[in-house]
Amino acid sequence: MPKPTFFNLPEEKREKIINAAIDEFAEYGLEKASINRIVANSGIAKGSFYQYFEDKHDVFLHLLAVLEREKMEYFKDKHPPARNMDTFQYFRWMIKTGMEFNSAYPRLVQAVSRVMLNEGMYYLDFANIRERTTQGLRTMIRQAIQNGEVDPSVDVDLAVMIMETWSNAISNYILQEGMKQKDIMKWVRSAKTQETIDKMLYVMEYGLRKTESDFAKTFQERTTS
Amino acid sequence: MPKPTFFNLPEEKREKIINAAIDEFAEYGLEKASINRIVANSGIAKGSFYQYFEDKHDVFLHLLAVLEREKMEYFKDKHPPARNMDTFQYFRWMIKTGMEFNSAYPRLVQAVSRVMLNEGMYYLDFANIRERTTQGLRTMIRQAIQNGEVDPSVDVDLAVMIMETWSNAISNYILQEGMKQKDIMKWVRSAKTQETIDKMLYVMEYGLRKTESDFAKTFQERTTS
Amino acid sequence: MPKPTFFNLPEEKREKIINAAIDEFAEYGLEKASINRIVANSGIAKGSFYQYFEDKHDVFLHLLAVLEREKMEYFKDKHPPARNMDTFQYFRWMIKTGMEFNSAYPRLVQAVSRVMLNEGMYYLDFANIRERTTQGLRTMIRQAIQNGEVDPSVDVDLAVMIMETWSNAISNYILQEGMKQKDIMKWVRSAKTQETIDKMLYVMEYGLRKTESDFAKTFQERTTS
Amino acid sequence: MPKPTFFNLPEEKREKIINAAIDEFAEYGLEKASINRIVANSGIAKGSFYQYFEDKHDVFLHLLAVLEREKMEYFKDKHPPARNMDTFQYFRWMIKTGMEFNSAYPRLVQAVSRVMLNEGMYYLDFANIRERTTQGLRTMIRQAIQNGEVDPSVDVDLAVMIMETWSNAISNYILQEGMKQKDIMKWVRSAKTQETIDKMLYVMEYGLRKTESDFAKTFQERTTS
DNA sequence: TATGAATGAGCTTTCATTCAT
DNA sequence: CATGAATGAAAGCTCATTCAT
Repeated sequence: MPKPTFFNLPEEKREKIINAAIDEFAEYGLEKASINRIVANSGIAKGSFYQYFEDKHDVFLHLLAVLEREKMEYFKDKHPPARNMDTFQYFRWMIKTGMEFNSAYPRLVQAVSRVMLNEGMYYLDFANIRERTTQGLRTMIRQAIQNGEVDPSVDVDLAVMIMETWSNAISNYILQEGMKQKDIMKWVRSAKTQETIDKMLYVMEYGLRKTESDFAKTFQERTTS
Repeated sequence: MPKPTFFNLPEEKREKIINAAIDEFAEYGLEKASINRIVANSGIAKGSFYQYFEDKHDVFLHLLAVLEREKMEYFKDKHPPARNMDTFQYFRWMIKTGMEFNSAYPRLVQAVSRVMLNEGMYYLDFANIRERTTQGLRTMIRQAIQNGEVDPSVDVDLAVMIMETWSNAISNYILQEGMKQKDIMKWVRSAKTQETIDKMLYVMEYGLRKTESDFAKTFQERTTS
Repeated sequence: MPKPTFFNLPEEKREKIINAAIDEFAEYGLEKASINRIVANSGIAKGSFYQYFEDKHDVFLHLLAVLEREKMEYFKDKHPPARNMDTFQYFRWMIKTGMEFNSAYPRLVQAVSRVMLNEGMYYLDFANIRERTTQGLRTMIRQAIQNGEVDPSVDVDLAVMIMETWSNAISNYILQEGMKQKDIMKWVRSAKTQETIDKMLYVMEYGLRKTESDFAKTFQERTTS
Repeated sequence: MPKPTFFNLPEEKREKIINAAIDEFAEYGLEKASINRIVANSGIAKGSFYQYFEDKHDVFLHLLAVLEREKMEYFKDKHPPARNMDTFQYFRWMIKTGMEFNSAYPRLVQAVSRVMLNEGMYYLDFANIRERTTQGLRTMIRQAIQNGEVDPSVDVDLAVMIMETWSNAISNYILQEGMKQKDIMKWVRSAKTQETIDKMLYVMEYGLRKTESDFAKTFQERTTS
């Protein structure tokens, strides 16, 4: 976590720093990111950096926090379109709204994703951060099972893993394609893109929804291998 | 590609070097891997390294080649259990056999995966290597559509992306859990693990198999968001 | 150009560094000059060097700039002894004053000459720097032709080449011999040395002054070979 | 001097080696020349190099010897066009024939010149080699004085230095321009090139020929500075 | 608090030379 | 003689971090 000195900074300066950091992480990832370059690009003194942050990880953790805060803000203003949505409908809404958020902060999202989904895997530091998301999904799945929306035989942890993998894959795909567009937000909201997202989600949804009997049947049929 | 000098080395020495390289890449990834450490751990002189390899990438590409060769060998001895398998059955057999292979060479697989699935994303050098796998899957999907196993309305590229994501996710999951086990191979072949793999694959399979009508119906019902 | 950090250094330190650099370039030339040795001899850390300079070329270019500046200063205080000198008289005065300057900064001149006159030939970087001197001489020759001091049939570029070669040769000779003396400046100003310089210059001067008719005559007489 | 082993080599191999060496020295000079590259380009084993030569200097000294031998051969077949040439006519003939020789072995000449005229200056090893040429010129000048062709007051060493500088300058100029031509030899023998050489030489010749009285007069007139 | 100079470990890479086979 | 693997010093350069001002 950044030191208090950082938060006492005038906002303009603070922004310049985090922008430089975002660019650096987006471009080079966490390991290869250079404090030297961040400092140079943000126009602050080398020593100052160490008065604001502990080290490279510290800056990144701050970006993560910023991302979470902004996401929270973003979702606070949005409301699910319908009252009585089932779990998958809700998940789909969340994913889509998440994609809109990504379009609003593409560079920040890119920087954080690049680190969290790749090198971050190998850092224990980030394990508990990731765990938070996992917890949310786990609760969601359990409710879906209780509501009869998901087959009770489904392994909860497995389902969570699937959902995480899936949303990350979608996120990556959308961000990557989106970065090529002139107006990302417009592109994300376009009917075609929304349909692509829907298709991806339906694959997962169908997989998870299927009834126990279906599964059992297929399982027996096929697993002679 | 390593220089001829490398292949003239006594096998023992050669193995010591590639083992050190595997450990290094598995631990630090490609970027952060240190030639200094590799030579230290393999007990060769720093100058010798450059008599064997062009540079860091060169060692890694060799590991990649070794992995491919070993995989080829491994699959050559295995035969699909049944004659008339449909595409998904074949895919499932491939994934499972792949997992067995991973259990046979866990550290090598770990080293290569770590690089290919993470930093490798950002290296154009690896794009064409990855493309090879992609091509295989694309062909597979097209055949599945022709065989009527997959709905013709399914977007081929999307399906390929899904299958890639999926097999990587499974591979990661299995390898990660497997590394905690005493006897990986035994664990992978256990009924429980096999069932887990099956479940994961079925989610995907169901998602992709669903008929056009199903999709259309669901699509209209739900996409009011 | 050195970085600002270099110019913020206390003069003493700065001098120690450029002295070490001068010694290094004088001893080893540009290519073989070792930054390691420079930092060792100037007592600074290796990292510091790169905070002062971009690289080896950068230090050298600084020496070049220092030399030019000092030369400018030196010439500013000197005034040609007579008003109505002809071109050759002026050139001779310049060369002689230049030799005095060389005696004032022998090591710096040695270091720069060694690089510029030797390896420098093969560096395009220095081509434009050299071009400046060339331009000056070209103008000088053209005026001399207009003034009727030099035979109009003389090829301007050829004459420039001759003058450059000549002044470099003289400069080299004087510096080389001068370094053996106890008091260079005194030696350079001695009647004997001045006479030597005069003789060298007269060879060139006579050669260039000769009238067209002389040349034509000799040319016909001799070029039967 | 190369070791006996070198001279026992089949001519083809020997030529391959010296060609690689010529290329290396022409491209990189003596200091920056890399034995590694020479070995690679000549297709011999690293160890063999050290069985043929002492070190880098040794190879170069051999090139020098080859150059001298070839030059000797070349001049042996040529004969001055006239019997009763004066010293300057002879010198001019020598220079011109030398230029023809350079055209016949441009790469070898280039390699050797690059080293001898630049870095070579700072190597004592080459001092005695250079001295040989110097001796020849000294004798030539003394004869010219005896023949009354050069003013007896002329300082012999000075004259030698002038002639050396001059022939090097011409050689450099001709080689440099010649390398741009399609057919060097033809270009060198062309009337225009020969005239250029003549002009350069006449400048020197006039300078050196002038009578003592001329010199004394001019010297008094001008040397008020 | 702000600064930016100082630092040395570490990086990748090339080098000339030796030496066992 | 021929070979080419082995070697470690040295090259240029970057890095995160400290610290005096």
